[in-house]
Amino acid sequence: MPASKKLAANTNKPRRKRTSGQLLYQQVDNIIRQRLIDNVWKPGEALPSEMQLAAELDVSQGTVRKALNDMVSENLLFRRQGLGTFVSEHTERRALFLYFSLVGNDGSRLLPESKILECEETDPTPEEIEKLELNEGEMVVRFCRIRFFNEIPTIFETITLPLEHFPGFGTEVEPPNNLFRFYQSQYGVTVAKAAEHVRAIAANTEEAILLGIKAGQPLLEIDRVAEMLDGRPIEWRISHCDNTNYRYVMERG
Amino acid sequence: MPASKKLAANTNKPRRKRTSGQLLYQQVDNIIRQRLIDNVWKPGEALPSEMQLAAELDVSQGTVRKALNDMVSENLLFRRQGLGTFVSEHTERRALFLYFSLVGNDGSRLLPESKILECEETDPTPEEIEKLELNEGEMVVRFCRIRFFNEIPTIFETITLPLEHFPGFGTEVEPPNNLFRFYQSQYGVTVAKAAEHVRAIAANTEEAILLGIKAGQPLLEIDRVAEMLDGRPIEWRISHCDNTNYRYVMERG
DNA sequence: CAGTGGTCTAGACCACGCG
DNA sequence: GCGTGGTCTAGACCACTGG
Repeated sequence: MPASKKLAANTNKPRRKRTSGQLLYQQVDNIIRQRLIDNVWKPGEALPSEMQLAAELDVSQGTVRKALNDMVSENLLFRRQGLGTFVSEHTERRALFLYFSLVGNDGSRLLPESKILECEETDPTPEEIEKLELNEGEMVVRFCRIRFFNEIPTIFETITLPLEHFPGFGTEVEPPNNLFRFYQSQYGVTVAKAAEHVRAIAANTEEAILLGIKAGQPLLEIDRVAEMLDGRPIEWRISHCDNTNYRYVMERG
Repeated sequence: MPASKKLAANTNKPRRKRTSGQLLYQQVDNIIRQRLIDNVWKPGEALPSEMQLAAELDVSQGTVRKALNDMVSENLLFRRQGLGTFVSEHTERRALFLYFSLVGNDGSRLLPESKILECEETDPTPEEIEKLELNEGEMVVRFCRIRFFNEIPTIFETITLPLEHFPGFGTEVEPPNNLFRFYQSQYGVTVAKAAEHVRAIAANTEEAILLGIKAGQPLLEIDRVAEMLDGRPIEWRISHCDNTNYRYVMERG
């Protein structure tokens, strides 16, 4: 047989085909995404190589590559040339650059220390039901804490979690400063996305005392709902920040 | 010659090669980016097809594709299957979703109307020199305006532009509501990126009068420097927003 | 050194938009 | 029907990492 015009048909391997409008790399993406949700590979661990995945899923390396690269740009995975592809972890760096927007007026980035004030398991308020998309009868864990930059109280925040995903939270173990890493390592819950709503408000008397400022002083309110890998809400947090020495930053475009 | 083991060497076309660590698709990216800066293709116009660019630049279609896709994800270009690749414009949509963060408490997105109060050509303050990276002796255009949602004054903002890029600004033509589109169509200046710094402040008496609120009421301050395609700052804007009915939104992750 | 991801090419086919 | 971008494959080579 002369080597000419090899059409795509009639190869020995019957490759996986597109089904009903689903693109191949999207199918691969979905399969790998589901494995992340199922904790098939734990955060920090390496995935199989592109070639192995391609062989297993009956597609070419290029298709696997596209799916993986898409997930890299979503910060779900990261790659190191010569080493492999890894599942992202909620490290200190990640918390600081991806999920914490306050930066010192001099440009310094620092995660504040935390002190938990109260913590209770309770029935949700209507607002909590809406924000966390809770079902009838589901309970929540609600706690508040103060956060300090260099020993100076700067943020007062209230956090609500669906009890279903966090059994024993706050009673058996003391939650640490970096909560997202704690959710991931202790409860297998990975935060993948968050939507923030920011407003300027006036400090009430309680906040004024806690933060050592005057009542009525402007505070930055950050209202944030965080989502899991599957898109369901997993944490609702309202932070009130004394932004005398800190500001909220973001890049657009 | 039997068709076997065709090595990459010895093709008829002597393709462009990588030079000193610059990847091929980065070279292509830089060339196209420079043409955007030089207005070789105007906003809204179509670029040549991938095949044409590939032929002209002596690379494969795949390499052009990667460069173009990178620029699409930076919002510099957009593509429409079956039609072509186009230069992004500062349309109303773009202004609203890419460069305007205030959203109604009910979720409604709307660009506020504007009314310019003052406008002058003047020497820059030290802060303006720093923010706009001005050279010795460069002058600026500084103006302030009020912005209205449904006739209700909500934002008071001060905007500074380097006069060099905006000759006759505000004296010969009345600047419209959508400034970025105006910069692009009238001055050939495309805003490609912006960095925002957000704080909560208290309204001063002047702002209180202008916005019809009480002095001392918390306002959201958005301090933003916008950059051109080549990365140089082109606009500095400080907006003070009454966020009683509006909030600043962003997605992370 | 072998194995990984990263780049680059070449070519086939698909889906879309328009005449 | 034709030209566009979009998907998918196959394979060569490069650059980095670790043993």
